[in-house]
Amino acid sequence: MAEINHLKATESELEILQILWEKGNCTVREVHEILEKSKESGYTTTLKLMQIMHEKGLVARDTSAKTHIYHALQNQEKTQQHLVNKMIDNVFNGSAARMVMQALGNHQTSKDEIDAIKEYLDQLSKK
Amino acid sequence: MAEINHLKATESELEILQILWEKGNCTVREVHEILEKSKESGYTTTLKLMQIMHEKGLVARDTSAKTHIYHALQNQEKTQQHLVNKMIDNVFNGSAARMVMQALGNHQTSKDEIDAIKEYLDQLSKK
DNA sequence: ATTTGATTACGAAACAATTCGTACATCAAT
DNA sequence: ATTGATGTACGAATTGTTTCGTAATCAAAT
Repeated sequence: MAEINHLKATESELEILQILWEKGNCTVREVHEILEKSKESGYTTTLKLMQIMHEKGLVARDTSAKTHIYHALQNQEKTQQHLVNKMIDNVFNGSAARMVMQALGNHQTSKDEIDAIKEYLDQLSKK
Repeated sequence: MAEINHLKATESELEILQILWEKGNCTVREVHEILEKSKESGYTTTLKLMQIMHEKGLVARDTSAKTHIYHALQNQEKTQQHLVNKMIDNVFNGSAARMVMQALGNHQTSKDEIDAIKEYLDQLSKK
């Protein structure tokens, strides 16, 4: 499970956060329909998860209409940063470089992506 | 939790795998003493975890002496690969480049490391 | 007004992970 | 051989996560 600030998101909750980050505002049904593409599960399961996320303070919701509208309260980039740092520490003994190489090695990476990273590295080393 | 081949390691189990990868062979006590540095827990807890890992086939052990000696059965690099790929998919919408930049941006990275990565990228693009 | 369909709320079951108490085994020192 | 220190085995309690059935609510269509 992923810690976000002092909050913790489980794997399932992260999946939902993904969707909320991308879409901005969503009903439970919208989230559920996206989730269903990749995994089987009941509507009330998604609903319950989102309710729990609300209790935990991971999401906010507008309940003024019958159908509630949810959005993420956690910043996507900070969360990503947190998770990546944790992985670097936990799984790569603190070496970002090792992780990067591992990531680029197997994960099919296009030439464009590689070029983008190179450029990014150039900018980094200038500082 | 992390899938390794068809096996799954929980967070706690991963912590132990880390130690076994680094040390090679360990007694429960050795593992426990290292774990204790970063978190509070009882000896029998560590023991139980390692016994479960044995049942799952994550570790092997030599029981010929009174004090059993454990070692990891899963390959460290494959496990790292698997976890990184999962994170790219789950948290960075499949973009390795985005994750790499995020990782290098905040995580203090030395000039040497950056150079090493550049060189690595050059080799990659040649293929 | 009644029915139908979509929604939220709630609780509990099912499952998984973590933690530790206690019993028993082994060995070395007395 | 008794004691003490150190070890494993095992079971069970606790905690956390996921799943879903069922009831209640609401709004639109009949």
